[in-house]
Amino acid sequence: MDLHDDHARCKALGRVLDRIGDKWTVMVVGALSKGPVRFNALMRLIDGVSHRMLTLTLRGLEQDGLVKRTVYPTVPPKVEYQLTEVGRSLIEPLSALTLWAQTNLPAIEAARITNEDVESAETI
Amino acid sequence: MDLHDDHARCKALGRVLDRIGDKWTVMVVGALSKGPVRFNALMRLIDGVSHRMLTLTLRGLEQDGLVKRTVYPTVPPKVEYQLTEVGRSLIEPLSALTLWAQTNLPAIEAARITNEDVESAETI
DNA sequence: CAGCATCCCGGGAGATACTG
DNA sequence: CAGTATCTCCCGGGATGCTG
Repeated sequence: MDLHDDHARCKALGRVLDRIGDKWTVMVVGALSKGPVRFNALMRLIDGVSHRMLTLTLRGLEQDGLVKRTVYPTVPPKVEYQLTEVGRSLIEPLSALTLWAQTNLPAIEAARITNEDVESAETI
Repeated sequence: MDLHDDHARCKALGRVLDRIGDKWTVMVVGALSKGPVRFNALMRLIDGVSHRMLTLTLRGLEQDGLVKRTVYPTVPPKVEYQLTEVGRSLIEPLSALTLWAQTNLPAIEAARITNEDVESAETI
């Protein structure tokens, strides 16, 4: 397939990356890929996320119909998050990217460091 | 495949999204997927990108070894950009995501609008 | 336990103008 | 044609503290 071929394709991809390209969204999707998870459990699962950002990320995903929020009116309150059908369907393409990431990240980070060195050597 | 399974996978994916999740990178990769393209041609291909941001994006991709920069010492100068082997390998997983985007974007944007409406209705 | 409101900072990104 | 430099604005996102 050819990304350049169809401009509409790039646009669609752009929109999706605007959506999932933020700092936490994919982590949340990953954490929910097993099944429903409660709010605080998510916080523990996703290393480094703040209370606030987890809330915002979940709200966004919920609004876009990728995540379903279920409230159990108990005391204390219990809220579960789970992927919707659409949300689950995202796992597969994301997995392809993850595989690529695992394969190529070492080369990329090596290149980055090498070129940084070249750069600073030039500036001397 | 299961994203949650392996924490390292999520990390790798996170790094990659930090890299390609910005506003212009995927557009550039898409525009270069056909073959070498000159700087100004890229600007015309990628709608809305500024001179500056295109430069920065290309520098980033070059530094990470995803793009190769070739200068022809002519007058006026001619500079071509092309994907490296690693860069080209990114097209495939990106295509999977693009396909997903085309398929699911309508549903997502519909859900977004619906939920916006619900939201504002609740605030009345 | 879950979630919202407020404050605040750094960096992403546009506009513009200058150079080889 | 290709690239750099500066100035500026805006908002993503962290910290913190309050409610039901």
